[in-house]
Amino acid sequence: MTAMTASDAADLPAPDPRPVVEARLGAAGQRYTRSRAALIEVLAASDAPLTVDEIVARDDQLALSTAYRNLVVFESCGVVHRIVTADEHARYELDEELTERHHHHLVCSRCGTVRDFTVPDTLEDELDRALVRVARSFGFDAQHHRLDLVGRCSSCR
Amino acid sequence: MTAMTASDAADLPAPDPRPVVEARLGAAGQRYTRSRAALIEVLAASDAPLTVDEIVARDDQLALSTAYRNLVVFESCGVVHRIVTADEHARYELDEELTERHHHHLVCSRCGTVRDFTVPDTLEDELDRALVRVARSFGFDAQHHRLDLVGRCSSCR
DNA sequence: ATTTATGCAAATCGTTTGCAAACCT
DNA sequence: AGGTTTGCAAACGATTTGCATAAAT
Repeated sequence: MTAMTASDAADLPAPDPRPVVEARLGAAGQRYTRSRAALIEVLAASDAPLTVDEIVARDDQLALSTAYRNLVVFESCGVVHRIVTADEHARYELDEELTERHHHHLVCSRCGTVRDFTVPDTLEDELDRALVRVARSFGFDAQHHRLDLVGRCSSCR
Repeated sequence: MTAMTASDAADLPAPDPRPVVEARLGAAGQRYTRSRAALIEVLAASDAPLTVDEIVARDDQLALSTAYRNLVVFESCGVVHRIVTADEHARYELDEELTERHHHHLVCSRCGTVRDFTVPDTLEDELDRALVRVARSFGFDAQHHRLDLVGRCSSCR
């Protein structure tokens, strides 16, 4: 068994996020505007979670405040997720249902960049079962899990 | 096999963190002052990572800026670890070598509180092996892993 | 005695927000 | 038209830092 990289998974046909995003926005009484489409496009094109700065740098039509505001909207619709790693900048990525790949994060403790990775399904299943038990024993209503590997990325070692 | 709670583990004799802290500070050319001892004491007495506000609330001799500054010192000596979960406040906990229990975090997505939990050693071992492989395949120099279970705590469900 | 740590208050910086103009339906 | 979203600039809040004093060696 070998670890599959996120880029391996990316070779599969990537689903078009648009319809789902539109539906979720609509359900929350929100419109699918040009800025929002642009934001989703930037996130969909990335194979790693991005900071707000990185997002606006990739599309200079996007105002900083608009990006922040729409990321909040997206988060409350479950379209994107905000992740906080080691450095001060929050990062954003599309919901896994939109990308169709459950993954985890390789976090560089020096430069703060994040890369996606996956583990074998068998391990993922075992993990899930163990976490269900843990949640039950704490009276905790589990929503999802996070598995991060923290260390030095290949550029920072 | 059952999940062991952090409080079960706490029933074992808790090691005195003092000598190790002193050694690590010394190695970094830092003194073991009264404020620093107080800070360690607060962290050692807690069974969950604390925010800076929580820390100074538990010992009103501690100035906010001193707490922040010493947490930075401690982090660079590997005495404490800073964790960022869902809310804006960073949380701090003693290094696992000082507490002698490898654990993970139950993170409440509503109130932000964190509780410790452990998983069975067999699962932990399997996880480690998988992560070593992942790291190798990415040319990543792994330092440690994080496993969080995110959801609603029993007070917030 | 010298060097390092502390505490207050001011500065910093990522993020949030008020408000008038632009946009969507 | 009528409510929503946008963009600028100002506000916010957690964290950091300058500097004079206190503590540690």
